[in-house]
Amino acid sequence: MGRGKIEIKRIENTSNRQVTYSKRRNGIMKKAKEITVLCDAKVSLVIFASSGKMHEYCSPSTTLVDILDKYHKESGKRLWDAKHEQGMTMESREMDNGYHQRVRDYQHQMPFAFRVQPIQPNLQERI
Amino acid sequence: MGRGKIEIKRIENTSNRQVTYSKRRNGIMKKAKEITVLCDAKVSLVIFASSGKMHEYCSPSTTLVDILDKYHKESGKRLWDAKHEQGMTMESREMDNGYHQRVRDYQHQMPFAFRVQPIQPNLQERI
DNA sequence: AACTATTTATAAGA
DNA sequence: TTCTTATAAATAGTT
Repeated sequence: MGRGKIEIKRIENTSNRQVTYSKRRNGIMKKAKEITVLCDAKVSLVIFASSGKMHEYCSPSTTLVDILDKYHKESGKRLWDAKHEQGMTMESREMDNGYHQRVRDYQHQMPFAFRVQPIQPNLQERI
Repeated sequence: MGRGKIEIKRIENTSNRQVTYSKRRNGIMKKAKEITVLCDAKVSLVIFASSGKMHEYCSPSTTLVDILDKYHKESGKRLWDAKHEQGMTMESREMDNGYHQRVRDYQHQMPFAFRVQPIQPNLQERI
């Protein structure tokens, strides 16, 4: 959309890339707002520039947390667990003495809300 | 963009709203993919139709979990805590015997990755 | 699900 | 970098 057609591939020139990023970020944010209003949709949009700078849009009728909660229910993907696994560093893995494995064993029997805690807080005493 | 200009307000006709939703959802997804490639950006886009049906896009170079991790670092918003609070049901509150309060007391001293577990697994023995 | 007149987004230039 | 404008792309209404 512009003076010339472009190929969809990485813009190598840093300055051009930043300008395009800024323009298109505005565009996509506008689209997110529009679909929210027109179609009564709930949107969560998080964008990171290659510089690391973040921009966010979330429909005013909801929150990111609510979106993620719905996301979990729809997709079945366990974000919190995944977060925990991915977030574990070497140090924390070394500290893990089986506690989490036990928790995981119980997880599929438990409602989502319980995933981050053992259903019996003193469970580890039996390890 | 079409045969006529429209106002950005809720489309009352359900059928029209669904058609517009579908078209615009495709459009915004395409834009998300394009900015990812052109600008080397990382995007997470989650949309729920008013019907409750979800659609998602996440840049191939990342994951939703990673985006949320970055989100936390950038915004300072503690999604996991918020989620946890929101997700707690009456039953789980009744079962909560102070374990979580102790965990929370340690959280601000701990890196994000540790938030969902006590840094000392046997901490509760001292409660 | 296609079509197309029109609006909108935006690439390149000033 | 902000503004302009020619052109590509998205899409509203139609078929």
